[in-house]
Amino acid sequence: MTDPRDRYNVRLETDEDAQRRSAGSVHHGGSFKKYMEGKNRKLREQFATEARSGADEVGDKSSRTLLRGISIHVNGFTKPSHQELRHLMGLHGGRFEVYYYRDRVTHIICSNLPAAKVKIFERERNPTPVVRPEWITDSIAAKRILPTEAYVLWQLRDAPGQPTLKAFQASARHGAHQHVDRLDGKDPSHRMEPDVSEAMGRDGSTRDTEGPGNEGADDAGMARARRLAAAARAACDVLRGPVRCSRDGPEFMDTYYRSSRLHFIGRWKARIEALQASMGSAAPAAMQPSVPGTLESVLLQGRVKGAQQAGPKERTIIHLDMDCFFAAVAASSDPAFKGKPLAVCHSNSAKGTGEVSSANYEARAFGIKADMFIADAKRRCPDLIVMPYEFDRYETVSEAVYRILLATTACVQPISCDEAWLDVTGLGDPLKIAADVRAAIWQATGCAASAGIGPNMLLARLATRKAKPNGQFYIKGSDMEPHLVLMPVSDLPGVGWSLSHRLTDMGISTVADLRERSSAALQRDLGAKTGQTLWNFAHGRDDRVVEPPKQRRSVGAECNWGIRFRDQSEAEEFLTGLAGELCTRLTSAGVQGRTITLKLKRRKENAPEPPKFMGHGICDNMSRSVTVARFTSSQEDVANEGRQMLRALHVDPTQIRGIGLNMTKLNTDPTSASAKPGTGAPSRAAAPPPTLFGPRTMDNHPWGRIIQREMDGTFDPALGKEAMAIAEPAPQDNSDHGLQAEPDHFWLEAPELRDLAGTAAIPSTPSPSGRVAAQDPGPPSLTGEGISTSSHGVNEHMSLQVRHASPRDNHLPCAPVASGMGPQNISRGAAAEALPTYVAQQMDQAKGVQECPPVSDALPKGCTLEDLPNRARSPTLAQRSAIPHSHAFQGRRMQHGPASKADALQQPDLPAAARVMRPTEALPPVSQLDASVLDALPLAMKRELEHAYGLGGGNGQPSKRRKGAPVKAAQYGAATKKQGLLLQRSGSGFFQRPRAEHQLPDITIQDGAAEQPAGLLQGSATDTCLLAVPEGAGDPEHALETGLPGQAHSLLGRKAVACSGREKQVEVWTAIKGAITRLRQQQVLFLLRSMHLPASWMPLSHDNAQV
DNA sequence: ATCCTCCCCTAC
DNA sequence: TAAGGTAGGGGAGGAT
Ligand SMILES: Nc1ccn([C@H]2C[C@H](O)[C@@H](COP(=O)(O)OP(=O)(O)OP(=O)(O)O)O2)c(=O)n1
Ligand SMILES: [Mg+2]
Ligand SMILES: [Mg+2]
Repeated sequence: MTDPRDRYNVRLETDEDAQRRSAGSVHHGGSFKKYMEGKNRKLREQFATEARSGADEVGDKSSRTLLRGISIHVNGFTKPSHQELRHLMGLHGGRFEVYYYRDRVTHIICSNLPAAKVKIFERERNPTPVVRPEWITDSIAAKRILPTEAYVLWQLRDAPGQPTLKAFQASARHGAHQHVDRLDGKDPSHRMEPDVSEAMGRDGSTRDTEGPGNEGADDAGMARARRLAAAARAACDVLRGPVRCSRDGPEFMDTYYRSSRLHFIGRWKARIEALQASMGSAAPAAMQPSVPGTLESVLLQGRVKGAQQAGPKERTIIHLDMDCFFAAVAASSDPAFKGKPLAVCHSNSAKGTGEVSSANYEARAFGIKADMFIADAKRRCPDLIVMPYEFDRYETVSEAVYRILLATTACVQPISCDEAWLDVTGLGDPLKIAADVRAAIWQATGCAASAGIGPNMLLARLATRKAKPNGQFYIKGSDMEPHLVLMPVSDLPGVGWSLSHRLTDMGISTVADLRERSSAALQRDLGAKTGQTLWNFAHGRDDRVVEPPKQRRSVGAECNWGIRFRDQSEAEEFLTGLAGELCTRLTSAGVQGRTITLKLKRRKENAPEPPKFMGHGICDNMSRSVTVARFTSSQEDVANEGRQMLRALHVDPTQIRGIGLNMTKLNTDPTSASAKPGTGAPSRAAAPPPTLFGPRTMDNHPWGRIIQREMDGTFDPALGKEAMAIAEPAPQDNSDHGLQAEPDHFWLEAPELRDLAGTAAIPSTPSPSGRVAAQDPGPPSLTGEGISTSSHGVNEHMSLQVRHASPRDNHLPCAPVASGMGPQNISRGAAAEALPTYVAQQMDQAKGVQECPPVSDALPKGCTLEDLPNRARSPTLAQRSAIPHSHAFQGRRMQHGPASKADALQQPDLPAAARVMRPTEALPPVSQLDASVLDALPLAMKRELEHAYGLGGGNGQPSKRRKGAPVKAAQYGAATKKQGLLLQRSGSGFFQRPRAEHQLPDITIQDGAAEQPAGLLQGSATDTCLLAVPEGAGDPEHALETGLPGQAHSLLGRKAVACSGREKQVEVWTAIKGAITRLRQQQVLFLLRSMHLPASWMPLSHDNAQV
């Protein structure tokens, strides 16, 4: 206990997960138990049959009874495999139990046991011996049952109750490497890493390359590797039950979490961080530093303070990350895997939609990446070896890695199971430290680690990318420039899909581009923090410090796979189970909390069945939270609150595709106790109606109504124009009158409507249960739809809330609940005069299509409005009956902003293409616009279009800006986050980071178009493609749609370019693999042209070099 | 100003 | 078949 490192002897796994994975420990409900009994009986019968038929192989009769009385359960990945061991047991009269039952199993066979499981076995009063599989094979070879002592798993050698062996001392020093011996059958000392110090380049980089492998083409090697992989997968299959989705019963959740890789890595982080945090705070002063100090003392006295107070002391940071971690662990189990493309995935099917978790570098050469469907992976590399997950071994390796890191310095900040920061300032040559650490890791685990070194965390992180695979790289502060400048922004940490596209839209694609902007400009456009961080990173600066993780501030559990409910009761049942799961986690973390958040995924209306098996598909996300009066970690509390929120949302249970519970305001945070609910944004009850997915039709296109009205002749473009003209002066002071740019809705003061509005103050009062609940605002005072009750008290007058379809909810007939944004007032102003008529029309229309029942009808029996959580109450009438907005009306809005300044702010750094938008140009009729084309446009252009038509998600216009106050461009930036009517960047919209459901199949590039079946596209992903339609294939445009079944909506544009005879060539643009926003200049140009937009909107033709 | 809620985004 | 979790950062905007 004197060495602080001992405190890192942590259990890297939660008890829950260890138990989950330890089959015998899992508690099962009645129905599952029955199933298990039946299944066990079947397995035993099958086993007996196999044993009988295999008996011929064993000539010696005594051999056939050699293992009589011995009953093994095999845990985890072993060599020989489960199946082989099972076979051997059958041949020699032993028993093989697929599931672990203490009273039936005499020996647990295991090659490797993670710490948490060790703990479980240690806790058993009369533990079942845990021995390595060699005990079986050696016993058979010796034709007698050998003593188990020499085969006890090294982790358990000192455990009470396990067989002990004096002679074990001799091998004890090998103990730590024993599992490594097994990994490749070699003495670990033979596993020499190339001498990194000699391989170092001028810049300190090294790249350890394997000798030219003779594998790959090696058929025998490949055959063996495939066999091993098959055996490993089969070992897992044996344990698989028929439980696959929420309908299959309560055991689904356990099965799911036990198998989920993301759950594994997510929980690993929480666990190690919690342990570290507790160590950090509980460290007695007596813990004296070894080298260079306890983590706490280093952090408290040294670097943390130093970094903040003592000025810019030169630091040396190492970022270390295992190479293709899961894949490397898999490959380390046998030398046959070396040099062969390998991936870790549940599925091995050529059509499978299982996701690749990790692919080794050989596989990456084929373009295989994490998150890819296995079908994609196998198509790219038919010879891919697929290995199953081995979570226990990841634990073990991870633990070994962390031990090595902590032997180097206590100043280790965990990032994940395969990755950590080290502050090695003042510890000597960092290159040598990194090399030593990597060599030690290799030696101990048989897995390669790469290391990046730098003067701060950023540069160390970036260096790791250069170091991989199996190398190290030092980026010194003095020579960071060349590495940094040419880097795409997306390589910067924190810049993911969304931000990188926003940046691209701003004309920023490299770090060099980023450097051309001032910090202020970036902050203005991206938000204060994001902008500053990005600027810092672009200049190689990063003042983050290596430190132990802070206390966890939330604990959650969610499940977005396999969720299919038949009815509300099933949903609530599952939610209760989830509450149990959450509370187990809370309890094991020793915390309670006050705020419970329910998260739901609801299938988007029209969303197709997801391509991913049991996946959630394209969804609307929503969440509601309650803050309760006291801290809790009880399942009952959580389940109750969760259920009420679920009911308040009155979501069709059959449409639920994901569900989660989260606890915040934990009692570990002193501020939680005093936190009051009821302040802050008003909460909402009912969920917005589903938004639409799929090709736009007149009915479901956000502009459909307008288009329809145009056709009906009820849309008066002049109104829009006139409104614009009126608004042209763009008064700076629009906080009080005039039209507000407002994301979700407008308030209109209209005297003739004023009387219609009601109001209700809604005081928060504690409910008997201690929950802070809200009173029912009371029955609506009006039958008129679209009249909101409101507690909005800014203005003395009543207001009519006029809403346009929320960007997030761009359906037409029943406009949504406002999404987090309260009402704004607009009033007076010239436009108001023109409005009532129009508004009235809209109201009529709204009445006509009103479909939402009163919320009280939707409440379950016995559930009163008072029961609704978190001031969540009956949606206001307005919420249920929002009035569709007038686009003409809004046409003014966008023109209304600060005339030039805001324009500049709105379009601060956009490419010229996006900037050009002249209000004087006539807009083409909306009906001429092709929604699918619009959807394909770069964000900036889309934004412009939305502005031009007065649509969109509140882009660019601060709603409550005081006269003269600077417009915070972050608010403009935020526009990109809110879904415009066309702009569905986020919220599971099309412009979300494309996942499987957004992707098109690869298009084969082939010559000989005429021979291709109809609908086969030719060309590269983002180029125009030629579609050759053979005779009899019908209309090519139709063929395009049908040629890509279910994917037609991904077609961005198309145009017939040639017709000859029966053959028609069509240019098409397709969205493939996330290339949507990476359209080439020419394509964008063409898209714009095809939309019949004003010429000035297409400056790209004048400046093709721009993008 | 600061807190609160409801998101979205990112990383592993 | 297949197991698309988890936690924190951060922004917008309303309430206080
Ligand atoms: N989308 C992801 C990302 C990661 N992981 C798991 C598998 C990885 O092996 C492990 C570590 O993640 P890394 O990002 O470090 O990826 P790898 O270690 O596999 O590869 P690299 O060599 O790039 O670090 O986490 C996963 O299951 N799914
Ligand atoms: Mg890694
Ligand atoms: Mg990693």
